[in-house]
Amino acid sequence: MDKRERLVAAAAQVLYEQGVEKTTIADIARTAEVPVGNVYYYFKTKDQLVEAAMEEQARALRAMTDAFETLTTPKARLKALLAGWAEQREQAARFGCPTGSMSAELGKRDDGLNRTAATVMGLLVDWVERQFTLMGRADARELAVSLVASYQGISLLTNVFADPALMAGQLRRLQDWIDALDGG
Amino acid sequence: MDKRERLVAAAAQVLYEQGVEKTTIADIARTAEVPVGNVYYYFKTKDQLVEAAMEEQARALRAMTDAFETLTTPKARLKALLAGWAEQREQAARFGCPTGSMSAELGKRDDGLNRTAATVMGLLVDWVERQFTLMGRADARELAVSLVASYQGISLLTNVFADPALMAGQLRRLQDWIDALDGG
DNA sequence: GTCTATAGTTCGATAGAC
DNA sequence: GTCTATCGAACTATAGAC
Repeated sequence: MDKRERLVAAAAQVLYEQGVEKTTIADIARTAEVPVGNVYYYFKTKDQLVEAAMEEQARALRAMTDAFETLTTPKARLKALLAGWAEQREQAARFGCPTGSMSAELGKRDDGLNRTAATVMGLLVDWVERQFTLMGRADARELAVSLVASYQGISLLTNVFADPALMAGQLRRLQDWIDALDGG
Repeated sequence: MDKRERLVAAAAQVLYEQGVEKTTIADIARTAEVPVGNVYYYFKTKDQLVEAAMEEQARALRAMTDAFETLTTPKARLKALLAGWAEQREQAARFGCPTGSMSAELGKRDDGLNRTAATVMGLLVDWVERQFTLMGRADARELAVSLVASYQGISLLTNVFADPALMAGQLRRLQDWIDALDGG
């Protein structure tokens, strides 16, 4: 892995775990095992590192949803998404949802980074909406927003109360909700 | 309003609007119209100002739920809560939920401030749980976590997509959900 | 109690040797 | 391309006059 990749991976990890504003260039450089001054050869500003970290999240998100495409029904794909989130509940208890917690900080800005956060979050909502559409639901967009919002909210509560069982319990409710829905 | 109160009010506003880490003591002092150095007569550290801001949120939250106590049924009280959130949708589109967005930052810390965030969020969940219990629901805690998580998640999405209509639409869904529940 | 001035630190970013 | 050294700005916090 070359230095640029190491920097992006370190940025994605540390910005998520510590928060965007709290994290310094030196934190990222240390994690990537790259000398501090060398960072600026690859990224002109800290904001460019934040943007690269969000794009890394977008890639990870696409990789996950792509893997679900092998499943035959949209209902099975949605349930696989929930199962994946359940597996990350320990991490959520410590740091929240990667996309959600970074978006919470970036959403307050009015530079380009809030747009980047909206794009990544939009990828998730759009994919979920597509599954509901395939299920023949006319209210697919509303259902998708509801599902993603529920996950984001329970990620926040799981983090604030530092209790992974909270995530597990609420995801079971969402599984039941999906099961009870009409359509494929 | 004396200087201490002005500082707490300014802290609650600016820390919410800009985020905890991004906000400086000077930002708070300027908003409170108090000279920078004078802040430290009332608060020894920035963290103490953050804690005071969270306690101010707790007071506001208690004032709101106390006002709902005049309503005769728990169902009416929950619907009043949702209606209050709907009125704040423009603010949510700009900065998210006050308690939620500050808790998202504080949840990653391991000093006492994450406990403070958990306490404030706990006040809300506990009050909602009490309403569901009065409705005779055995799963009152789960329902309360679900409702608060939905609100927190939709606050995040409303902020990220800068779209107050998102909040309005999802709160309508929650109103319908409450209406359809068994019990008072 | 109030305020100015500034100490002491840390940060983002750059210059320039290699 | 890589790295050290460091600049200038911004921050938290304190010292001390009034």
